[in-house]
Amino acid sequence: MTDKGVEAATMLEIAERADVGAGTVYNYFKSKDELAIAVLENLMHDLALRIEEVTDTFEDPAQVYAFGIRTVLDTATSDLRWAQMLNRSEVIADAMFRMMGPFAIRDLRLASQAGRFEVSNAELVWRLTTHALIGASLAITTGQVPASASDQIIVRLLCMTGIGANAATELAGRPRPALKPEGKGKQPKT
Amino acid sequence: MTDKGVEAATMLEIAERADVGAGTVYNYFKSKDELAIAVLENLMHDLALRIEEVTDTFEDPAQVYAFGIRTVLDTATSDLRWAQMLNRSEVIADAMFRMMGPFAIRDLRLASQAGRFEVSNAELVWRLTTHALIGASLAITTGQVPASASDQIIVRLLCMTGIGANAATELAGRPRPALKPEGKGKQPKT
DNA sequence: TTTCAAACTTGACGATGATTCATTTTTGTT
DNA sequence: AACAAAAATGAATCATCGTCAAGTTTGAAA
Repeated sequence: MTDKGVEAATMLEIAERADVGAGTVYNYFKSKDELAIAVLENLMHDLALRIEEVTDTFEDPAQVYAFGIRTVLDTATSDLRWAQMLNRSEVIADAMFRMMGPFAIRDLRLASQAGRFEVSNAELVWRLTTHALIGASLAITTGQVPASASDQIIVRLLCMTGIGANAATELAGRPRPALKPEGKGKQPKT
Repeated sequence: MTDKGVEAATMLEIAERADVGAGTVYNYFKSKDELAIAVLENLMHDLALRIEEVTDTFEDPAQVYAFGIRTVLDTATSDLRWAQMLNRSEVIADAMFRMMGPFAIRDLRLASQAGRFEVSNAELVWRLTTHALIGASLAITTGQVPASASDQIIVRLLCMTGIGANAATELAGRPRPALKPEGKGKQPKT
């Protein structure tokens, strides 16, 4: 699925690659859709942990949030595995809401308490942000929006936290450390 | 499609309802997907015109924009025809971007020039807003978010225009006139 | 080591539904 | 009235998801 897209990957192909019979997949996933969701949850969860690893040392909770959404955008637009899953926005947005929500919502709340953001309903802001984020990623990978607009995208998403355009621009402009390479995470069982 | 959802409506059913043969539909639309897009474009276009009709008399361009996105949200969550099309978010967001974009982007620019908004890239803000709007509508129709959160949703979407949370709350709170009933619009030819 | 039930695997098959296309029908022009 | 172009038709094709009856493996108890 991450190779050729959810639609293009047939269940038979998937089974063959896994070296199992066509029906075996259905012992683990009720449907093709459920499998796609599991794949997405893995991608999301892994990335959330890798972000957490870096932002651990940040002082400003607003910056933690900003780094998080920026990294999601960058990953979704540069990692081919993500790009292949970007159709079916509603499914991927839902997976992002659930898997990265605990972190993002926590950061939104912390930043609000610190007076950096002005968010009364963090869950709602996060939900809107996931959809906008996926939409933006899709627009970039399909060439409708240049990748160079990433900064502006992040600024606008930060605006949703209630800080003004200026504060958002400053926050988005701060230097960002690099993520550590992938590979430490364990596969969750199914 | 607006009755039972895009997936649930088979091409045969559609053809039967239109009183034509199964193949005839393909003389007008290359594929089921293209038909769905045409349906969406109609819904979008009609609503855009109905909104325009009301906002014609508004003084404040910011209020025009606010009324527009509010009406889209309300329509998407209460009109069953819209609700049925809400899956396939990326397609509906794209249709909204294209069909309502000319109006929305114009209003964003006007409001910016008037010093009400702070938007440098209106097209981008509109694109993010369409995705968030569709996502929010979906969340409401699936019960993940209560319809009573509509106000907050609009406030947050207005925040993306760079005005702060307070100004957004004020703008979203203004009384809204009712749309005129449907039915005046002509069907665009295909 | 043997036995055996539970758990797992298998791949042929059924069902569904989008799309195609050779043929027929309609339309409108000379 | 003749005829070519355009439109309609629906049976047939094709692809793929998901099911299921039958076979295989596993591991614990005897």
